[in-house]
Amino acid sequence: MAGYGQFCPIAATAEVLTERWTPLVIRELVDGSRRFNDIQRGVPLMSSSLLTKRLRMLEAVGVIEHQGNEYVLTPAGEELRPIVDQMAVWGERWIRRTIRRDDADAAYLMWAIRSSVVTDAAPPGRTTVNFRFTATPRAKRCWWLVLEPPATDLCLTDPGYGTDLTVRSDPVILASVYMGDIPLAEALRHRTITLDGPSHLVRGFPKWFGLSSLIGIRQS
Amino acid sequence: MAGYGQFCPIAATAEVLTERWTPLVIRELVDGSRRFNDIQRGVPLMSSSLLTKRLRMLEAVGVIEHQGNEYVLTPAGEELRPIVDQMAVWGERWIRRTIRRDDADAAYLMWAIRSSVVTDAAPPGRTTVNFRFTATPRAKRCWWLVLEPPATDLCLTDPGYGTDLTVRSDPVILASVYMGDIPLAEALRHRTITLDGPSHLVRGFPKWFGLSSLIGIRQS
DNA sequence: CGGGATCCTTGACGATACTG
DNA sequence: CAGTATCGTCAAGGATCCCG
Repeated sequence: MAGYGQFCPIAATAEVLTERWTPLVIRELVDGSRRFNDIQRGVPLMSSSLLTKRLRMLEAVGVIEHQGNEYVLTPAGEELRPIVDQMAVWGERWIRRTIRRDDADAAYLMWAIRSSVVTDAAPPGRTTVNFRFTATPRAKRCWWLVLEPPATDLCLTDPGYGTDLTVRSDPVILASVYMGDIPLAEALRHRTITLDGPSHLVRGFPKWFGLSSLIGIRQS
Repeated sequence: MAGYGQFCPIAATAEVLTERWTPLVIRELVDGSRRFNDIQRGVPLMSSSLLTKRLRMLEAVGVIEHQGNEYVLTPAGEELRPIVDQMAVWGERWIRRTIRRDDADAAYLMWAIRSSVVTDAAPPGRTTVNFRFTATPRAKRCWWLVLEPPATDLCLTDPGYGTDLTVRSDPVILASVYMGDIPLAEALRHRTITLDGPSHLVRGFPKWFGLSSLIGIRQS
């Protein structure tokens, strides 16, 4: 790629920050992921070899440190947080459009949902929730979210506990709800999201299903 | 390039902002350039076809508007300023290293110098300053800066007014002075920058030769 | 789990020339 | 001045497989 030939610090930052996927990797680190696989679950469409390469690069420029099996932000990395935050604000205010099918990768959606579960509001004991997506490649169609407060686990294969609650939806719809573009109650009423299971679990779903923390940033 | 498959607003911003050269084009717009050639003088190593492409893209996503021969930031574009500013801060604090030869393109350096001239402190009347760089490709070795307060003009060919003052330096040295890494007085003392001309113009040089406005950002 | 190695494609980019 | 057109390259990154 080569550099920009400029001594300007904006160019220097751009050389670090604007390679493909890098801002999203930083987002994951800023959000607290430290393990390789956790980071990758936040960028499921990124190949592992490329993620490795980016992590090495970020280490080389001093944004992260690699200790054992963990990647931790250095002070320099921590100070990228304002930039990522500003990017979130700007995207939310100016780019956010109706979510397109291309932007609703089910793997990322499920990982985001998993990260936002309100464990305090989850049913006591263990609850296995099966998500089934329409209009989605077979490999990403069916997910299990295992709530066992305070833990939350996400699997692509049946964990074998049986299913307590089934959620069916188009990933575009569920993502729209997650991002606050469609009220959950409305989607349930229109049955674009359907819940199957005991009524106390159906009623409890909206309580623990957390929305994106970026909602509400728009009005600044 | 294709997108990231994510509905996250950070990803949306990244799709706009992290293509090659884009942050620097935004910088030029934020700094006030509106004409194609002015913008390009701030990114001299970018081909005009690519600049056109980027401007079209920025127009398409609503960051700029194209009116006649001018490109102006929309409100959305104006709000990119905090991001660019943060990038400058971060680069200045964490990446800034000794300026390398690869980062000292003479065309960008001269354009930056031109933009920072303190016209109030320039000599009255017209002063033609000839910059001559060592260790630089022939085509970028020799520049003329015409001070005629309040205007400042930069040429690659002799404007034909005769030369009042000649500045000789390595572009790496001059860039280091511009960025505040080397005091100008020191460079003059060591004769890594030399000035030839009437003594009142030699003495006046440090007055109108402005340094980067990004200096001082580091201590925050 | 945390990668490394390889292959292969494609489209982004650079270079150059030309136009109204 | 403000681009357009064409062409060639080359390397980024996607895909796949493998390994300790």
